[in-house]
Amino acid sequence: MADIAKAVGVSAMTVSRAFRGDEGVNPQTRARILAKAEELGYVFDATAASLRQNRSGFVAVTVPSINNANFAETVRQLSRGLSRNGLQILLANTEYDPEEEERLIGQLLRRKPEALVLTVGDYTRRTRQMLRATRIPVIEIWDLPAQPIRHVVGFSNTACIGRLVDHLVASGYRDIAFIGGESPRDPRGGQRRRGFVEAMRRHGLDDTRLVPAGTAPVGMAEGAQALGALLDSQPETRAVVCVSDLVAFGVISECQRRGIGIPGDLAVAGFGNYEIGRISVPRLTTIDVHAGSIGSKAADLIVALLRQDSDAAPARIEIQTDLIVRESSA
Amino acid sequence: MADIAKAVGVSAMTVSRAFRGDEGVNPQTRARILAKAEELGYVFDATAASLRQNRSGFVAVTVPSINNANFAETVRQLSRGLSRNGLQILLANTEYDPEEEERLIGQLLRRKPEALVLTVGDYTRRTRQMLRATRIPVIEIWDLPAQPIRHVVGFSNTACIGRLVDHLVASGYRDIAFIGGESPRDPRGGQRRRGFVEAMRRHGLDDTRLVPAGTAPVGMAEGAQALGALLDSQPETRAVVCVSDLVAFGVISECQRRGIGIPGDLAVAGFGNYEIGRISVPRLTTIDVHAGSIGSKAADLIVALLRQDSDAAPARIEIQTDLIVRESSA
DNA sequence: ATGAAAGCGCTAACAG
DNA sequence: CTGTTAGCGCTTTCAT
Repeated sequence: MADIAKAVGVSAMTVSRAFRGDEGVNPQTRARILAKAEELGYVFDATAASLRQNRSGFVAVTVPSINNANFAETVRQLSRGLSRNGLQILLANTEYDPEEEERLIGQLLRRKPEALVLTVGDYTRRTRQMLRATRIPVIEIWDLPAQPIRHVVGFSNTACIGRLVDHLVASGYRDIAFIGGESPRDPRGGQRRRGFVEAMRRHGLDDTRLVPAGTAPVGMAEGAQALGALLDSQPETRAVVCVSDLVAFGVISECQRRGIGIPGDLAVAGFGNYEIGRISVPRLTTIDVHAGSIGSKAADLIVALLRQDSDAAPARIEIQTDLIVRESSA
Repeated sequence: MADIAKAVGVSAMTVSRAFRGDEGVNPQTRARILAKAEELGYVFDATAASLRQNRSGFVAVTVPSINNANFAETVRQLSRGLSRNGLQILLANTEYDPEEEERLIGQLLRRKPEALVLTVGDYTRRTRQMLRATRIPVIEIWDLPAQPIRHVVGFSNTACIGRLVDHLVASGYRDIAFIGGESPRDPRGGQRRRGFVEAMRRHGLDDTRLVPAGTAPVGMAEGAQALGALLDSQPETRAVVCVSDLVAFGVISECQRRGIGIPGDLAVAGFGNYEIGRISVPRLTTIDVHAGSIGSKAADLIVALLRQDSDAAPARIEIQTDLIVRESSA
C-alpha cells in the first residue's frame, strides 16, 4: 500500500480510503490509485485489516459431515446469506466426533470469527466451557435443544418422526419398526429414535422394534443390511421408519432384491427429503426439513446480531418441516 | 497476552513462547502461564500471529459444488492432510460459475493463503491473470489439463470414459449413447463427452448419440428425463454411458418405471463410483476416480512445496482410476 | 479531499 | 531461560 502511495504521490491513507470505496476521495485520484495497484499486482491484505479493525469477517461453522447433501445445502445457503454481507465461512468437519469438535472449535476461535454456527451435538465439557466463555454469538442448528447454548435455528427431530408415525398409523399400519439412531455419535438420530418410541407409545403400539444401523454416518449400505436384520428378528413388521432417506433407500433396494413389495408387503419412510427419494422406485415418503432454509435463516440471524452491539435475547427460530407422502407408504 | 505476562510476572515474549510450545521455557513458568491464560479466558489471536509471521496457515480451495459426494470427499481428505501440518482450509463454492469463481478467488487471495487448490475449469481472463500473478503454489485438481497453470493432481476424464466404452464394445454393444457433458459450465463433463466421441470413433462406431442432460450440476432427475429423450430419438440404443453415477441412477429408475430391463434391454454405465451405484438394482458399472486420494495427494504436495522455499518444478500427479464392472453392463 | 501519528496483538532478532 | 525493541500492513483519530 505504501508502494502504491509513493508511486501515485499520495499518502497510504488515501490509498486505503480508495480501496474501501470511501466517498471522500477524488475520483481521479481514486482511478489512478486503482490503476497503479493493478499495475503493481497489489493484493489487499485482509489479515492486517482484520487485526486493526478487530473484525475478521469470518463466521465459523462446524458440521458433522460435509459429505451429506443436507448439511452441504445448509452450508451453501448460509454462505450465500453471509457473503452478501461481506462475511466468509470458516468451515470445519467434526466427523461426528465430540473430541474432534472440541479441537476444531478451539482452532476456529483463534481466528476470531464474528459468530459461531454449530450443528447440535453432545459437546464435551471443555467445548461447553469455550462456548460459554466466548463473547461472539453462538448459533446451534439442526435441532431444538432443550437447553440451548444461546441462539437456535432448527426443528424438532422428535416431533417430525412423530408425524411420520401418525401418518403410518392413520394409514392402518400397526407393526412398525425404526432403523437407526442408536449411535451415540449422532444426537439427531437419537432424537428421531426417541420420537419414534414416544409416538408409538402414544398410539398404544409396540415400541420395541428398534434396529441398529451402526456408527454414524450411516448410509445406504447400512440400510440394506439393517433390513436383513429386521426380517430375521421381526418378520411380522409391516412398516419401517428410517433415520434418513439414504438408509431408507438401502431398505428399498434390499427389498427389491428379495422380492418384497413396497408398500404392499412393507411400507417405508425416510427422513430429510434427499434427491434419491424423489427418483427411487417407489418414491419415498419422508420429512422435508428445508436444509437450505436453516442456512439462510441462520445467516439472517447472524447479520442482525452483528448489526446491534448490545447482546440480544437468545433467538429460537423454528424451521417449518413438511411431511411428504409418496408411493412407499401410500 | 500482555495481561497474562503482567499477571504471571514475565514478559509477553515468554508468554508467546509458552503458547507455541517453545522448548526453551521453564516448565513451571509455562504451567503458570497456561493456567493464568485459562483463568483469564484468553484466546490466542491467530490473526496477529499471521500478520507478524507472514504465514496465514490457510489453504484456499474452490470446488464447483460442495453438494457433491465426490468433491466433498476430496475436500475432506485434503483437510485431513493439511490439518496434520497446521494448515486450515478456506473453502469456496463456485456453483459452476466462472464469474463467481473469479470473484471468490479474488476474495480468497486477500486472506493470504499459502496455497490455492482449484477444481479445473474454464477460468475467466481475469482469473488466469490472478493465478499467473500470485506467488503461492496453485494446484489444479480433478482433471489433467493440457496447459495447466502450474501443479496438477488429477486424472484424464477423457481416458476414463474411453475405458468404459472399450468395456461395452468388448461386451458386444455397438449402439451406444452418452448422456450429459454438453453444459458449458462443466468442463469435466465436456471432457467425458469428448472421451466418448473419441472412443466410439476409434472403434468405428456411430458417435452421434449424444443426449443433453441440462445445465450443471446434473443429477438423478436429469438422468431420468434424458432417458425419455433418448428413447424418443434413438430407440435402437442398446447401451448408455452417463456423465455421472447420479445421472445413471436416474436412467436406471426410469427404466424400471418403463419396464426396460437392465442390462437385457439396455446396458448402463456411470462415472464416479458413488455409493448409490453399489446399492442400486442392478448395481452400476462405473469408474472409480478415488476422489479422496485426490485430496490427500494434493495435501502432500502442498506440504512438500511449502517446506522448500525455492520454486519447485510443476508437479503433475496422475491419480489411478479403476473400471468397476457391475451388473448394469454384465 | 488528504495526511501524520499511533497502534491492533503478535513474534523475529538480538541481547543478556 | 528470559527480556527489549521493532515492526508486520492496515485503519482510527485527529488535524489541515
